[in-house]
Amino acid sequence: MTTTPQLLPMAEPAAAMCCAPLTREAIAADQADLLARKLKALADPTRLRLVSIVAASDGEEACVCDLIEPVGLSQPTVSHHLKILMEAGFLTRSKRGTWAYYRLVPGALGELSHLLDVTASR
Amino acid sequence: MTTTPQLLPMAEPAAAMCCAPLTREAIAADQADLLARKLKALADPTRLRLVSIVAASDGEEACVCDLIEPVGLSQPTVSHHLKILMEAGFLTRSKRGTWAYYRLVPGALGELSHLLDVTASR
DNA sequence: TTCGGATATCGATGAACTTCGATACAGAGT
DNA sequence: ACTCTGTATCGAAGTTCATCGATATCCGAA
Repeated sequence: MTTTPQLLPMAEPAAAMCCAPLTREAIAADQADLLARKLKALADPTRLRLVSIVAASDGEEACVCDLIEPVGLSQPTVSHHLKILMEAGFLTRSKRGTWAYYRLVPGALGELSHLLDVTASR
Repeated sequence: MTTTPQLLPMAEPAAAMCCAPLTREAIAADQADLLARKLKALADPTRLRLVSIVAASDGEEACVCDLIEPVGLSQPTVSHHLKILMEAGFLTRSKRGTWAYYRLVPGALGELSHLLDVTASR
């Protein structure tokens, strides 16, 4: 169980939520489910700050040790939030030595942004 | 108490979250709080569908009676979700007769979309 | 004024979430 | 092999949340 290839519980990121922004027509229930899961992963002050700090970090990556102090929470809690952000498809992890470096998934935030955009639909 | 001018518990919509997208620099704790509250209001399948249905409705407005059957939940639950969306600044309500019509707040989704946009910051 | 229909609020219940301390695990150095 | 350090997982505690039935409120019609 140490090198599990990361089965993301959220299906493929770009499949079911590819194109239709929120406001053109009523979205289906399963699309709403998928989008809500992504939004829920982001709808937490701590996780927003983690994403923000990672994105603004030098090299656009940060290890857990760099994130604990800025958010002011315990290390297990920070790891927990990072896991949620990974499972939602916003972050990736790469271990180098004992350190775990997190970085943004390139298109993830932009895709979400596009789905919420009203102007794209009228 | 029938015509309360709607004191939104979230402060002014465009004040503290006006400009800086998530990924240019680390956001402050209070900005993260504000953004998380908005995202949390949207991070529910039912509420996403409500917003979507309202936006896609004829005249871009819908009354509660039109929303109950599509989402398949009880009337109190639908009213509860609509209230949350109103308090978060995504919907407005106007009563005409016994009916309550909800419609989108023009810039609300777009502002959120802009904040999440990565491309705007690099 | 009384009735009926549309909507909002209340109180309760069960599930999900955030957080922590304790602990397990993995890699690097001695 | 042993230890130290960085990180992940586990179990528990407290809080928040979604949902419902029952009820209150509001408004138009008779």
